[in-house]
Formats: sequence, C-alpha cells, structure tokens
Amino acid sequence: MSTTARRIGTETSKTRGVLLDAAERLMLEEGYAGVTSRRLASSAGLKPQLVHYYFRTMDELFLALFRRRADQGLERQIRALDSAQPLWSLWDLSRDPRGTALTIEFTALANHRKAIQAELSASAERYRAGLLEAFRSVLTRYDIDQTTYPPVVCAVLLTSISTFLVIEQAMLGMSTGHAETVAFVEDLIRRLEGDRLPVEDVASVSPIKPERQH
Amino acid sequence: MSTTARRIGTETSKTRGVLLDAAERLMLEEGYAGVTSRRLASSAGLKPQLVHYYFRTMDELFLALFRRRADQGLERQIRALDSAQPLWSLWDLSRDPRGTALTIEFTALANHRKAIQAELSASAERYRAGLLEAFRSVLTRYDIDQTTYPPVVCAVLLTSISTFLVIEQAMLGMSTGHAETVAFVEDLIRRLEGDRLPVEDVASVSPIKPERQH
DNA sequence: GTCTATACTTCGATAGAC
DNA sequence: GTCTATCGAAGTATAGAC
Repeated sequence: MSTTARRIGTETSKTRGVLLDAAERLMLEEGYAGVTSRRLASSAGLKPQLVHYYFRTMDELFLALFRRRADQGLERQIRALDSAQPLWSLWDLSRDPRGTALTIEFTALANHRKAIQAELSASAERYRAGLLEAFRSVLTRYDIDQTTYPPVVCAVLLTSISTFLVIEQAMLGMSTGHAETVAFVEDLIRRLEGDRLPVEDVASVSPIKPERQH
Repeated sequence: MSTTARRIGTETSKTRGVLLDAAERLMLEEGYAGVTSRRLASSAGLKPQLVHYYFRTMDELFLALFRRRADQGLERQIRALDSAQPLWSLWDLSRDPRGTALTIEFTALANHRKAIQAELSASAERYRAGLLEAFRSVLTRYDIDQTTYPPVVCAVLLTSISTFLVIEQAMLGMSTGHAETVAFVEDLIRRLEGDRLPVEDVASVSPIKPERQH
C-alpha cells in the first residue's frame, strides 16, 4: 500500500519562494482564477509538476501564499503602531494597493475554498484588533469623546474606505470622488496628528516587495 | 463554409430566464468560478448544451446576468431617491447583502473578463451619480455646509461602508464593530431625516427576488 | 530536486438528428 | 427548443526514472 507519504519540498527551498512570488504576481494581474499549476509554472519558467512537488494541492499553495502576506502585513502594522504618527502610518499602510488587492482576491477565493476563509477571517480579526488598540490610544491621547466616536467604529471606517477605494481604482479603473474622499479623511487625521512627516512614513520606508525565501 | 450564424435562443424565452436565475443563485453560493455551463445546467435541471444555445459564450451569459441586475438596481435607486426619506432608503438599499455580494463577485470576475469590467464601471458611475444628486439635494435642504461635507464624499463614504460590511459579514462571516458602525451611520442619518418610517422603506417594500422573464 | 510520462476530470463549444 | 454525440483544451494530481 502506498500510505507512505508523497515526497514534498522543504519550506526553505529557493524554488518554492520563486513559485510563491510568481503566484502573487499572477494573482494580481489576472485574478485568483488565473493561478493554475500550469500557468504558474510557465510564468516562473518551471514545469507544472514542480508545483505539486512543493505543494500537495493548490489549496496548500494558496494558504502558504496568504500566510506569507498576512505575516508581513501584521509586522508592518506593528511598526506603524509604533511610529511617531500612527494614524498617518496606518492610513498609508491600508491604502497600499497591492496588499488590499490581494486581500480582495483572497476574499473571492474564500467563496469556494473554505480553508482560506477561516484563515482570512482570523487574520482580519487580528488586524482589526491592532487598529482598535491604535484608535483607543490615539483618541485618549487627544482627549476625544469615545462615546461619540467609538474606536472600533474608527477602525471599521478606516478599513472600509481604503479597501473600497482600492477596489474601484485598481480593479475597476474608477476614481470619481476619490481625491475628495482622501482629502476629507486626511483632513481629519491632520487635525489630530498635524501634517504628515514624510520621512517617518512607514509605508514609504518599506515598500511592498515580494519576499524572497532562501 | 459555416459562416452562417449559429442558432441562438430568444431573449424572452422562459428557459433563458430560468438559466439566469440559476446562475445568480450559483454565483452567490459558490462564487463566480462555480458558474460553469455544466454545473449551471445541472442546477437548473437542464442539459449543458442549452446554456450554449441561449448564450454564445459564458461571457455573454455573465454580461446578461449583470445587466439584468444593474437595471434593477438603478430602478430601485430611482425609487429610493423619490421616497420621503431618501437617505434612509438609499442606506437600506445599499446594505442589501445579495445585491452587494453579486457586485463583488462581478468585480472579481472583471479581473479576467474585460467585457465585464467596462460594463461594471459604467454602471457604478451611473449609480454614483445618482447618489451624488441625492446628497446634493439633501444637504441643500438641511442647510449643511457643502464645502466641509462635499456631497461626492458622502456618496463614496456611504457606498464604501455598506460594501465593506457586506464583504466581511456575508463573505467572511465577520462582524466585529459592525453593529457600532451601523449605529454610527444611522445616527447621522437620523439627525437629518429623523427616525426611519418603516412603511415608507423602499427596500422592505420591494425585496430582491430573481426576476422572471417570460 | 527536476524530469518524462501519464491518468483522470472538467471545461467551453459545435454539429446534426429529432 | 431540446436531444445525442463529440472535440480539443486545460485543469489537478501521481508514479517513477534520473
């Protein structure tokens, strides 16, 4: 009997990282449905069978891809929380088009890949909790009435707005009212944290780039 | 030569409507990738070839499906604009989970179906324009400073918030902070339009249901 | 770790009989 | 308008040689 486990590549393999990078690129360019073992391999200049050598199933690949990004996102959030202007940093971070576009693709993917859904909502909850903490502290610092402006509402609003703008802009090519909305939000932030200090900006200091593993 | 056009069913056919209804149901339940000619046919109790009899390609089916919904959405928006409490009506309308979930699926689909993208963004622009007009008129009526609160920003905000809540709730099963956010928005509406009059509520008067064609 | 070869499934689409 | 029959392409996945 062949209950003996099938061979699988190590997590530290260079090729594995190359595949994940290519998968991410494909996902951004053509949507999650464009990420098939064949297309992925060809886009990375490899044989389709290698995909199945490193990932038992496509689900496993999507999960690995998501986890890599989610970990990176949480790391960046932590750095943003620690910056001199947490609101500006969090706003800039949440407006990163690549990160948000990937989240949206994973959300659509979660519709028929239940393993993804669990991972995604767990990660979203963690992210929300971080934002909540940031708003609690900032609103306290600036002495804002937290009954009128609950921190959790601020967290949801910030995420909704940035997510929605990315959906329209990056996925549909729409931008009606975007500039005005960004100006509106940034004016609110400015009232609390003053003008943005470009040098301290977390997002610009560490631009999103595929993470190479080796 | 077979340049003679392939046969195609009429737009008023009952079977065609059944297929569109089934496609919509499938799309909501399993995402757009679940809508294949075979699965669609089997879910409607028909043969796969009938799908291709009524729609030359799957793209054509998706387009027809989208247009039917978009037309219905615009109609409902117009009725909401004419109601006694336009803000309440528009808010309720935009929070309809089925309509928004479909929009999100079409957005994901638009990533690799360019015909869909054009249609989708055109429709979104029309919808935005309607909302904008509503806010212009309401803000004028209640004498709100439109420099501080630009109508287009209100339109973008309303759509972002409702879209985002549906994404998290219906697609990810998340709800942290949702109740508070809804309360926050509804409090703002209440200040302008007073309490919601349940009977006048457009959304509750005409619940979303698949439109039968015959 | 990468290759060849291959099995099996599902998909979109068309031709032609009834 | 619906059926049977059928094509070719693309997908996931595995076995075994090198």
